[in-house]
Amino acid sequence: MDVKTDRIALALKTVPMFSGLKPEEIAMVASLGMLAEHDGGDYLWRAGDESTYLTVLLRGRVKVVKGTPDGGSMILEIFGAGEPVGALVMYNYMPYPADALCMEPVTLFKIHRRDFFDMLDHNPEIARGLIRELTRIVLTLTRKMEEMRGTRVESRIARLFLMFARRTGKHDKSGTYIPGALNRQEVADLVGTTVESAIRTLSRWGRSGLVRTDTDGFFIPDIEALERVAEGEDET
Amino acid sequence: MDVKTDRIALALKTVPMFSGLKPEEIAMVASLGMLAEHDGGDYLWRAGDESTYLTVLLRGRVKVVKGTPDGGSMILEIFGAGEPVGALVMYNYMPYPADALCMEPVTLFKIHRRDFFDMLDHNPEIARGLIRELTRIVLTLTRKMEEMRGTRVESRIARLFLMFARRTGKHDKSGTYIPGALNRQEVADLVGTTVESAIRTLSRWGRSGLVRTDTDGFFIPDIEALERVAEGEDET
DNA sequence: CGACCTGTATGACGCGCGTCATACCCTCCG
DNA sequence: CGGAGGGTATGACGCGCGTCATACAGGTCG
Repeated sequence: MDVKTDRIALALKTVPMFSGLKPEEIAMVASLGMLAEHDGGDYLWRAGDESTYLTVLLRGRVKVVKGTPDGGSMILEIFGAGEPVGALVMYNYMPYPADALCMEPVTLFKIHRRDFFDMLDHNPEIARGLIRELTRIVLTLTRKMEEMRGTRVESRIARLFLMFARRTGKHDKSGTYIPGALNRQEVADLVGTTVESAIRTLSRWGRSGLVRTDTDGFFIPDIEALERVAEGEDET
Repeated sequence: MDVKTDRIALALKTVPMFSGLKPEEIAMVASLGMLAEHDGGDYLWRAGDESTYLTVLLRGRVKVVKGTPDGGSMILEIFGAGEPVGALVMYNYMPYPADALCMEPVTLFKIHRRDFFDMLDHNPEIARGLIRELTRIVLTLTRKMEEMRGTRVESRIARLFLMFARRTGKHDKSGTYIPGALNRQEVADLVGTTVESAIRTLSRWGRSGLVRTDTDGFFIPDIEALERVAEGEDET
């Protein structure tokens, strides 16, 4: 097995979807696909494009963005390392309904869907990995639906940050650090509000110390205080 | 094969998840599980219960309800004939996070998860059916997330009815009929608002003729007018 | 260096909607 | 038959938030 496939195989080991595979199975997957690098600001695909590859992120973040009828946009999801992007659309032979935009430099693994379906047919463990991944997605979306339901902007933003804290947060005695910059428009698009409302909320939180915006992430000194805001209790 | 299993097999043919199976595979599934009948108002399970069965609805509607911190409730989903209920929770060996409540008399098929997983391991076509079902759920939830995002109550209610029209609506020249009664509290819980707001909206729509509430369903004379309301345009 | 663009931030204003109160109708049960 | 409970409906009120306008800072490009 050559060096390139070695590198891909090493990276794929950390991807939950493939984590149940034996080393020789991983090597087989690695030999069928390829790595790709993209810059921040690049589009992986635009809405309407044909979904011919399964794409798994190895490094960096990608946001899936859809336009709204009033000319604004919403962010449907932000994907990180280890996660497939646009997988559902590919399984169903649909064109992509939204754009996929790199938020920073990105490395990804991609395999043609024909090859992927072949593997799926011949390897029940990959089917299991797929089912695990799909159930994880459904549970995440269900929780998000609950959190989005009819609540105030600041509760929704608090829940967004709590979700990031769970997923990628680094915790120590001084608080929780969430790596990864987001501008105010991205926060607004994630929770479905205006940039002005997002700015007012985050500015107020910055002044009170509830959530501090840094250059490449956010810091939460007291995550329980944020939890109270998420539940609709006043910030004190 | 006895008469009971015949009846189950006949019913299972219409379930999308099993639709790709051969008759003898369907018979095998039917022989492993059982039918059950419940009255309206019955709980299939309560939050916290162990999820030991895969449950597929053959007749009637079930709503999955979760309490909110302020003592209210939200309806996460309403399931109908042909749909599995609580399947995701079962796959992940989790206790149910929400209650399942029969909205009317219900007939269902249930199979122990041990038997289900055995079948899954030995039958790739069932794995494919499961993957199709999961992708359908994810796409539905994604669309719902988009629709719920930061909009006015009447737009959200309009989208709810459009979704029902797509799923179960009967269309003819006079308009669209949506079978299945929902009270105002259920409409409010589905879209995340208060019962007063739901009442005001549906009363106004009743007076203007946009959506008429009947004894056991709803009637929409002009579905395009409702689509305009869903997009946030004024009702005219 | 100036113009332009993007992003952060604030102010003022109007309105949709939640909250609380109240009324009425229908069904069920003792 | 009367009381209780659930559901539909309306009124009044306050406020969170979207909209529009404006200001400022920093980076990029000609």
